[in-house]
Amino acid sequence: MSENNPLRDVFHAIADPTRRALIRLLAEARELPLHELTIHFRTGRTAVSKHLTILKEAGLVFDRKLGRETLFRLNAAPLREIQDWVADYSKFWSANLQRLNRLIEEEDQ
Amino acid sequence: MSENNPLRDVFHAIADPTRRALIRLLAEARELPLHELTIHFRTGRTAVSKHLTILKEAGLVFDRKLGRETLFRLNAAPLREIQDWVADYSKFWSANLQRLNRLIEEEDQ
DNA sequence: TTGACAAGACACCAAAAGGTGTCCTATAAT
DNA sequence: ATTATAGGACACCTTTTGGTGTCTTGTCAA
Repeated sequence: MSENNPLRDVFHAIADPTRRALIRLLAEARELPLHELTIHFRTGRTAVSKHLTILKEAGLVFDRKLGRETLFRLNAAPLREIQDWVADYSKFWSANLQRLNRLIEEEDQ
Repeated sequence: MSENNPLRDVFHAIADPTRRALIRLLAEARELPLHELTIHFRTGRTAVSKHLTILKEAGLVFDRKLGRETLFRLNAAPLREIQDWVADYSKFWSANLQRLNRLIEEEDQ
């Protein structure tokens, strides 16, 4: 795991519920040390740390050392990729098209 | 519409690149049989079928049998959950709000 | 200065994910 | 009637994932 890794897939990074919870916590608190993030989960420190590493590799989190703590901060920018991707499909659930789809389905049967 | 399955996590369903490619193909073609979807991948039929099962369990795909074929159709509606989720964080990358955040941060100190 | 705390680095483990090949049963085509 | 095709159902394999516990090194505090 070197620094200039090809960034991890953001879709993969947000697939895990624990990691989404971490994103939520960091969005609300701006900056938090590992031990404080860990409180919110049933899993141990090591597991939470691993999740944060994955978020870091996806560019979703920055970290810096302050004394004996490691502080984590959210960087939401990579989530734009998700938004762009899902926006391409938003036309498929617009009310009008859903009615149309239902008609097509009825015709098929 | 009669799935009594506990629905799979949509975030997990779209985490895999192959499954996203399947969604893309189905969005473009409305309805496709398994063997035709399989052409577009290097993996075998069984693997593609498994991916479609996961998409089905997430509610992202409907299927119906027609003759000896199984036709698959996209149902994009569950993607709304993704859109809603990511929308919550869009404020973090909007240019204006980033400036605002910086101001707030400066005021905090 | 001595103890308590934060967290990185490992080694390790069970389960899930993604893939394969084979067999079997419908359905279509010749 | 016979053959080819579509795909479900398995059994099986390897890698990844999410988790653990332990050891060690810094850093803060009494």
